Amino acid sequence: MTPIQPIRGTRDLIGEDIRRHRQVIETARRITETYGFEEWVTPIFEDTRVFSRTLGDTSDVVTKEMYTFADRSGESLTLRPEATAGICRALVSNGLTQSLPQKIFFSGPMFRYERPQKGRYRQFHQIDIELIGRSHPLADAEVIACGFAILEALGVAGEIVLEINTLGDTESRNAYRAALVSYFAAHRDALSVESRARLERNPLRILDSKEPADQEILAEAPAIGPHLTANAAAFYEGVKEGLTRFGVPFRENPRIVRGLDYYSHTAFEFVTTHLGAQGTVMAGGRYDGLVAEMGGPPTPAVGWAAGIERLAMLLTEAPPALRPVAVVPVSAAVEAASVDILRRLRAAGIRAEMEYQGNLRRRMERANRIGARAAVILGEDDMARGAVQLKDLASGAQEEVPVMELVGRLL
RNA sequence: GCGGGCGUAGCUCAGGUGGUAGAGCGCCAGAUUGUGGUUCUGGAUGUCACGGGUUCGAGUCCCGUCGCUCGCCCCA
Repeated sequence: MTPIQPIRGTRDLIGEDIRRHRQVIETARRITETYGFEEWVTPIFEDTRVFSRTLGDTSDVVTKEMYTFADRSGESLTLRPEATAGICRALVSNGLTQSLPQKIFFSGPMFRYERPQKGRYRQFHQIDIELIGRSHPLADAEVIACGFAILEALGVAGEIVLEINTLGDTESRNAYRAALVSYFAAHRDALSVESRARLERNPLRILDSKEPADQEILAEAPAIGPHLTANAAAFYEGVKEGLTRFGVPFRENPRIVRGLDYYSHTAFEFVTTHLGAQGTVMAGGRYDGLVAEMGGPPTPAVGWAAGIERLAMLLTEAPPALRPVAVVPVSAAVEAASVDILRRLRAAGIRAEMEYQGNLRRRMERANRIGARAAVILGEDDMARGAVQLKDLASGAQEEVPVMELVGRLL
């Protein structure tokens, strides 16, 4: 019979893969806690409108990448393609717009129907933080600083660069968009086909085109700076000052834009050159318009998301598996006593295992195979003395230890 | 959605020009019935991704499908 294959773009996390994955999540959980973020868990699927209403009609995520289906009652549901929309829905659903600010840490699976590639899967996983209810530039700086701290704790910050930009407020962005459209329209014939299409739908996106045909035109394209309102310019300065104060190095990149419509002001990406085309490892920005889109009051917010798979790939070495202690009864007569020892070790928080079958040699082999750091060998004569043989499996040294002292020796 | 590369044992891979499948690692057993790792000996690896075609004969050539991978696209 032909074995059933895993769904395209999904993968099993086993062994080293899950240890890397956990390392990312647990590091993020620990660091975000010190920054005052609290973990939320929201449903993996939502009413389709949670995403269609907020992500914008022009985004590819909504138009062709969502896993959308009707449930048995005919309601349209969607497996979440990103975290922020669901978090904002939860904020409104739980009446928490009355209890601001909220600082949220989040991690879990996301789903997008994309062509799989290195670091890109159809079920992928993100860590995400959101700071909702503060419009001060220090909020942006703190959110970015927290992300940077996680990258540092993972030991990958050295190969990653933070790039930031501002999209301005609505007034700034409209003025800038108009300037871009008139500039690109004047060079329309030289633009790539894709970029000509974007000119109608989403002209800002032309800025991060990788088409060689566009590069020359982009080099001379107007920057947003002159179009920023005084407020927007001051806000951007405030964010940069804040980053300096938090000790986060950054580089300004006027080409950073956002594909989703609800962003304003700060946009940023942590980028590495180590992952080929999928080089953005953590990205986010300010989205002051989103909570209102979800039916709540106008509420400022800033956050980021990061791909766990990509971070896991950047970890230079996988965290090692926890090495157990192997309990080895020499004969069936001491099996019950061995289980007592097993229980005693586990109750003390020591990872301990016992093989159920095979002779002594077989069980010692097994102890070695599971990477045990030590073997606790119990024979009938040992039991009579209230002792065990404790063998260090690295050095091979073995000595007799009274059962009462065993836990202390292994902690 | 578009383009390139690749699918042979559990893993990593070898198999000029077509002639019924191999290595290393790992696995199992023994040397060794109260002591693992090292060593030695023996053993099993398999619809050659799947389906069709060409041929006396296909792992090898052709077509299709599926999957993986790299890039494009897209993206927190």
